[in-house]
Amino acid sequence: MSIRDQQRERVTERLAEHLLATGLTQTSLRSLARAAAVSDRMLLYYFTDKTEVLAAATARIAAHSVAGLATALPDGTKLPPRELILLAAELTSGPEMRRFMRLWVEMIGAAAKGEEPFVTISAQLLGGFKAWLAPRLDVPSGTDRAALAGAIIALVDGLTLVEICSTEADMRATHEALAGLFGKVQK
Amino acid sequence: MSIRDQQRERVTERLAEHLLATGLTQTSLRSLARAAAVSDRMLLYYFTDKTEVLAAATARIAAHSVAGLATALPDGTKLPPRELILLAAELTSGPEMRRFMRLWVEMIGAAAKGEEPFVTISAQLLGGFKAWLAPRLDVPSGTDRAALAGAIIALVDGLTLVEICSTEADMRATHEALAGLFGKVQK
DNA sequence: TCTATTATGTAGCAACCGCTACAGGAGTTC
DNA sequence: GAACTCCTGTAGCGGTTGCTACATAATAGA
Repeated sequence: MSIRDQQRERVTERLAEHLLATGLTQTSLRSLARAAAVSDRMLLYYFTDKTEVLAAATARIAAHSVAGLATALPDGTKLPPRELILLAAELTSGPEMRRFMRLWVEMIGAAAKGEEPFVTISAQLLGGFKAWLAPRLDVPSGTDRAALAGAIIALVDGLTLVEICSTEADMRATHEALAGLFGKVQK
Repeated sequence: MSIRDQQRERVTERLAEHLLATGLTQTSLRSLARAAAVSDRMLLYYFTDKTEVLAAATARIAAHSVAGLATALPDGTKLPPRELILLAAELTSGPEMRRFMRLWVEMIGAAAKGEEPFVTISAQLLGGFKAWLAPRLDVPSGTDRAALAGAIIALVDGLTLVEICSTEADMRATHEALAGLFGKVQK
């Protein structure tokens, strides 16, 4: 592996951590270079342009997070939608996934403006999560699992959106309300 | 009313329409000035700085949209949460509110980065919608209406997020899945 | 009519942006 | 040792950003 490829790898890893920690606030080439402990000149030697830099870093983050999900709920397990919703809500509001969810919301915000690579990455992420969620849904055969997964992801992502505009106490109450909405067993 | 105040009003109205139409893509002072059909120099004569320009325009949008909501579901009407969810989902995915929802998501994305005025405006918007939604919830007394309203808004906003990353066909299916999740009468 | 305030255009500053030309060092191959 | 490729620092270009200094025009009040 050439030095260039090694550096690409190092930089990608560092930037992934940087973005998770700080979000999309400091995404100028010079800031990214500083975060990766290289010069901006070299950043554009390792990657072709800024878009590719961000694409590499966010792809890395995506890979890490779906890997994390796999351990949280292993293959083969199935849960009814209501339980899965509550589990996902709890999971994504935890300290480690929270950073990711927030970043994802920022990425979708950028995607809404048509900014690459976020349009592509956001769509891929949604697809990945849908693919992870769908087979874990315990629903009657014939149900559109992908669509249901989409709805659940909407809810969970929406919680992150609301969290950004809320106090911590409000969010606790919101989670409880959610539990009230979905937790009750049908009588 | 001074000329300055008149122009402030005109510019605010035009920029509100501009932002609804194009999102937060073109928010440089020069672009905004062009959209408002004034010079950038005058934009900073009517307003103190860029933040105040955007604050005025987004506040105007917020005022319009809560007014629109009031007509959609007048005061005094009450619906059970499940029906309200489906109604809200339908309402916000309609052609006229969709522009607003998308813009709101972009604003929350900016708020996530700590950008003013979006932090403030997003929080105010969420508060406004909660205040609109809470009294329309037909729930047992003692329920935390505000929290439940927050959860519902999370779902509805989440749908907009997912929509940004999805095809139109996928979104139709997602809405149907949502109806399946909430529409069934408990047996 | 003189003066003071308000309104508007011209021009440009300093900072930042993504990106690149150029030169030189380091190592490898013949 | 010469030629060559890979790597890296310096320096800067052309563009955009938010914002401002300055001069002038218009209007109002005395």
